[in-house]
Amino acid sequence: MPRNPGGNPLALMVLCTLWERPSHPYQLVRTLKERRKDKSARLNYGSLYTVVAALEKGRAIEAVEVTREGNLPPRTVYRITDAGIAKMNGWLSELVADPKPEIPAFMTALSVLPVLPPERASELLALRVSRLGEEIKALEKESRALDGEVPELMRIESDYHQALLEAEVAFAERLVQAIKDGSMSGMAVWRQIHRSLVDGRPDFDSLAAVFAADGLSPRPGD
Amino acid sequence: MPRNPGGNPLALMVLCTLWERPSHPYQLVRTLKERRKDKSARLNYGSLYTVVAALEKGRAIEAVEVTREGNLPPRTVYRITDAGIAKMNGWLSELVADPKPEIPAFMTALSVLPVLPPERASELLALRVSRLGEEIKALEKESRALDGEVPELMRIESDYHQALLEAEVAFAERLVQAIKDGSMSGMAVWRQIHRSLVDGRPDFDSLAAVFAADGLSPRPGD
DNA sequence: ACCCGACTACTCTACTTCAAGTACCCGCAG
DNA sequence: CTGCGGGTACTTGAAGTAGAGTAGTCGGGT
Repeated sequence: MPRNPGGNPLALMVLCTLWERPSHPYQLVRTLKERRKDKSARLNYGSLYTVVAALEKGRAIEAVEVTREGNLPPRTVYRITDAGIAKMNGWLSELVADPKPEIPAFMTALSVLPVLPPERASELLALRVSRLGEEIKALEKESRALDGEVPELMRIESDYHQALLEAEVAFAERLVQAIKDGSMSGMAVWRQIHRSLVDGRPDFDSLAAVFAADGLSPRPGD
Repeated sequence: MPRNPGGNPLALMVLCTLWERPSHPYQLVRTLKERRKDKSARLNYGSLYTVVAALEKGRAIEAVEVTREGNLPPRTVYRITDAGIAKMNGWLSELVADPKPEIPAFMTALSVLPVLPPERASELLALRVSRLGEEIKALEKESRALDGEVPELMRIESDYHQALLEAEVAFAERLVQAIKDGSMSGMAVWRQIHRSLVDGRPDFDSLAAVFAADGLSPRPGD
């Protein structure tokens, strides 16, 4: 169950969509896709039906009616309950007010970046910069296309996305620069590690020597 | 199995840590915690052992020996294989070069922000700004403490984290401003929706009227 | 008249994650 | 010398996630 909060954000989108009007699950998918909200949460059938079932069990939503057309599977229409509205408000408020740390995969990658040789790292980062640039251009284009059609209010999240992408580009560019001009501290160690690889693996003795030379113990305890 | 790539980033950290030297799983935890890398990937025992088992099954790592002290559970020491090194390089390269979209919960929250009344939204966003400020201050403090002790190379990911937080603050501040001074398009609709709530729910007729007034269909098809 | 591909509306299952639990060891305060 | 707080090292199970699979409808071409 998406135990409020910390559960699947899709559940929040479902609550908010049902807040506007009762729907059956598949209709939720269509509504969200029409509004381009399918990129604002991980949306897939498996999760959707799980989430809807969980919300029903938690009395945040309830079945209104079951209709059926021809021999198609029956469609269960749900509506939000008062408890559901309360949950929606509380959950959303917390998500907005409380920035809890999430860990993007790129951050993990950066934390182990020294396993790549410096030249390769800066090369790959430059590639990333150009790809991010494409994404930003695409977002800007879409934004211009929707301008006047859809009020900004309805695409705050895409502004946010753009802001994040721009910050990413700026960071990656700075990092590439710092690697290339050697202004980052630790560059000597980094280069040395990759100069003394045997078999694609770091040589422990060189590693230790290299760290010692910098007055750094690689593994303080042990 | 962390089917490369798209698997659990923890598996990448494991590979990289074993690249330096063979270890048993618990030792990996200690190493990562000593280096403060436990905030750079979701680290917990359940996932760690799953990930190690999967890597072994995929021949990226292999058991070197099983030691035992007293009656404690046996410790299985693993080392990385050549295939593992290849996988590590490929996976890391892809993570660095290819920015694939991840969806932070806050983005989902923004996508449904209009369900909160504007004043409440800006209030909560202001709270977020101050909390983010605290986080940034904490990061800066830690950064200063480590300065000179640990080279920048070893804390790139925390620089990245800081850059992201700063971008978040900037965005949230802009958004608060745009809500307060009404410069965002759609503000009239937003206010109107919350003025005409019955029972905490939007009134469909008012909703439709409000959208029509702006020349917007709330649900294009249907 | 019937086949094809696209859409509708779920369902199933294999996989992943994580908090909590287990079971042992050791040092040391009372 | 006893118990207990903290560390070691893993295991389990309950829940969540995702993507393929299923089974029907509908309209358009030949």
